[in-house]
Amino acid sequence: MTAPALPDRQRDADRTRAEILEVATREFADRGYNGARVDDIAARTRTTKRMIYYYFGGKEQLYIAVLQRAYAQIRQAEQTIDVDHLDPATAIRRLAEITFDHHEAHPDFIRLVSTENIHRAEHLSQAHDLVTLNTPAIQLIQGILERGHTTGVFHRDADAIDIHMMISAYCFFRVANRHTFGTIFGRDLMDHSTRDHYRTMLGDMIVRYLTTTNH
Amino acid sequence: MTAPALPDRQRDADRTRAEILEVATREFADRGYNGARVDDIAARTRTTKRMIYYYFGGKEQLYIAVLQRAYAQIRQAEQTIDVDHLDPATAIRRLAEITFDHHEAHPDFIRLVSTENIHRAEHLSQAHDLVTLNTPAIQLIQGILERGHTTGVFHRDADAIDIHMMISAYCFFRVANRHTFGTIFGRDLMDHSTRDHYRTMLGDMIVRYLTTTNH
DNA sequence: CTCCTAATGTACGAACTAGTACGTTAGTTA
DNA sequence: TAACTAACGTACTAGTTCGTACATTAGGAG
Repeated sequence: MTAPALPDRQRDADRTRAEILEVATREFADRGYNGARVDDIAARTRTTKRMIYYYFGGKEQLYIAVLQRAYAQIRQAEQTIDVDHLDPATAIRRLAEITFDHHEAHPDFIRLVSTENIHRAEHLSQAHDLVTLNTPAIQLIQGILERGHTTGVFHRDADAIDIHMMISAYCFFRVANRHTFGTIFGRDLMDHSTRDHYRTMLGDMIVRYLTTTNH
Repeated sequence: MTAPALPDRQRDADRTRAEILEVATREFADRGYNGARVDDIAARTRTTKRMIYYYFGGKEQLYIAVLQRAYAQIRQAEQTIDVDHLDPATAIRRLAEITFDHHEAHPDFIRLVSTENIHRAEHLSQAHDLVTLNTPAIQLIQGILERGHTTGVFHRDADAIDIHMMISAYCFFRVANRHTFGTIFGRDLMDHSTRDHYRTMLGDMIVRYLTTTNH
């Protein structure tokens, strides 16, 4: 345990490390991996470029650390979700809405994921501890689907990961592709006035998919 | 009209220009705007870097030309779609499937769009003639929705652009986020064996959304 | 056949950028 | 309080990368 609430020292490894990570997250999210500048990250910190290499080793390792932290934060948020007290249909709608809100609140994370996909997840696959874990989100969906199936509200088996993909795709696209979509169709998907509309639409989409069969 | 079928000349402006565009598309799609190297593009061409500057003016203008061409090709493909002979539900499913197939067949385009969104569509908005046009895809959906509404198969009004977004989000995510999704959940969304599954799932999702109300 | 210009190639420069060698100091510990 | 080390700063380098000045030639016009 580190000494609690020490009056701000001039030298503080934890603070410096954390500050670099914070600034680097913004820079990488903003400009992508290749667009990000180590010098710019350093300049926005109270410390110097030397410290980036001292603590992280290099640009790539810093980026991996940024990814790791970003995913860890998402996981942590997912842990707190509780929808067991709701009936299956309401529960899955609620979960979709939470995902919707989460994407909206963390555009930086979305941008990092987009960037990482351009790089074919070559860095993410090096963030070892993250890869093996199965996320809490899937467990949650799995539980809801099982309840819905036994209750008979959900008409047939659906796979938890597939439903997660369906929800994520919708939420991710709205944030990630906001700019090209807005440019082409003249409609800002993130406009405040349409937020509720798109949130409801997502819930309807998922619930109707699960509670209905064709014809 | 240019002279038809001239035996390959040593100097051919059109051929050189086209070849640069072709190679540049791959490079930009592969590595993003900042990751792409002008020298690498030139090296993979039968001509030299000088010609890139001669014909396009610079890296950024070349990238804009690449975007412009990519979007134009998509538009052209959309023009050929004909689903008027199908009943509304089948038509919208068919349209979704065509979109699905199209995304799968053009991962380079998807990657360009991802890259462009990281750059907040700053280049796309400079590709003037593309922005103003309303895409044929929206017109198609609009028509299907109207038919479905009058027939009574589609239970309520839905907006064409919204439905387009819903379909695109699903198709786009499957291709664009393939790598991070695969790394985290250990499931390759582009695996051949699950292709039909995901294609059907999309169709079901859209049709059920349009033909059902809640409860 | 000659001339002219669009098209092409070569070689180079200026600016940027990741990374490092080397020197310094704060804060802890004995 | 002396000494030691983790933490930090400065100044530089090597390599890359976009862009261009300058030289050359193919091929059509007259």
